Amino acid sequence: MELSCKSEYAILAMLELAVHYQSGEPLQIRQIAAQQNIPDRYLEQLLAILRRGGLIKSQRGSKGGYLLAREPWKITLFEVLGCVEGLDRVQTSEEDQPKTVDGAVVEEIWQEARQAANSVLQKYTLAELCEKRDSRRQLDIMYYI
Amino acid sequence: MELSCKSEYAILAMLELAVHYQSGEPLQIRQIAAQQNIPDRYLEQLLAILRRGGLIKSQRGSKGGYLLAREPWKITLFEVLGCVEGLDRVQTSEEDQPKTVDGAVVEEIWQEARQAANSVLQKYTLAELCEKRDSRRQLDIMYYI
DNA sequence: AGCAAACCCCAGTGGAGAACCGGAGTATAC
DNA sequence: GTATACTCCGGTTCTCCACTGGGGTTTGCT
Repeated sequence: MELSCKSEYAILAMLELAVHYQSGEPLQIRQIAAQQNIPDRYLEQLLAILRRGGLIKSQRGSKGGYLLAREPWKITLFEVLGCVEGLDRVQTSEEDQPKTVDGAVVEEIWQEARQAANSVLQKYTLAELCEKRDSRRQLDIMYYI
Repeated sequence: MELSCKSEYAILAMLELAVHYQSGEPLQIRQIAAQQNIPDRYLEQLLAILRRGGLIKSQRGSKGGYLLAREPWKITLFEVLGCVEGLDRVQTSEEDQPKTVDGAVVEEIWQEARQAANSVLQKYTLAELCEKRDSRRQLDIMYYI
């Protein structure tokens, strides 16, 4: 139940892209990595995953970089996590489930719990993350004074 | 977000103990392992963890085995998972959180999601698991006929 | 054309934890 | 006092995470 480093990086990177979304200019790996303190070679792989997942677009060559594929208020945290954390539930036809009755019951409850968490993640978009970030920054400044 | 083998084993073992709770007799590792198809040497370790967590009691020597430490309706799945999955969140006074503002915001939302999942797990007790299991068994029999 | 700046792909490494197995010790009932 | 259980400790194999590195390819600029 712990937030993996990978997922946190992905969300932070998406947040950074969301902030610069209005500019229309692509953001480079280096810039995101520097801003969020993420090892750049690792971030590169995460961005590749996010791109294959259709959440961001890339522009190659000089002056290239990454852009959100959609508006920030149309991308939920659930999508980001689902993309980066193996959403590799490729349903290879009928997978085995010779599970016992007990196993099935446990699985059922587990799914209910997971669903509860997912619905929280589904209600937060990148845009809302930005807002939350900004208002928090204001708070920090207040405390500082 | 996947249910680990370890956790599933722990829940199944606790379920088995809950079923035999009324008898007052201790259940042995072998019996639980055979019933739920769990490697017994591994189950042994899990039961040790659950014992140290105060969820079950053990009786050594011949005719020994394991017993629930409390009534089945007073043990939630949340407790079981929290015990077996590192609930080693020993809050060593003020832990470092030199996190960035962005990291804190992400962490905040993640906690909200985790809390949602936990409250689901908190509302299910072992007794309810037993009931769910039983009614499911009835269903399976109906389908079979 | 040529070069540098960016992304792209693939491969490998070190450490940690999961899921086991095995052996020696210890308490208890009969 | 012996068989039957739990208890403690260690080791093994395997996988995954976080990260690093070495190439390649596309693009903009001059």
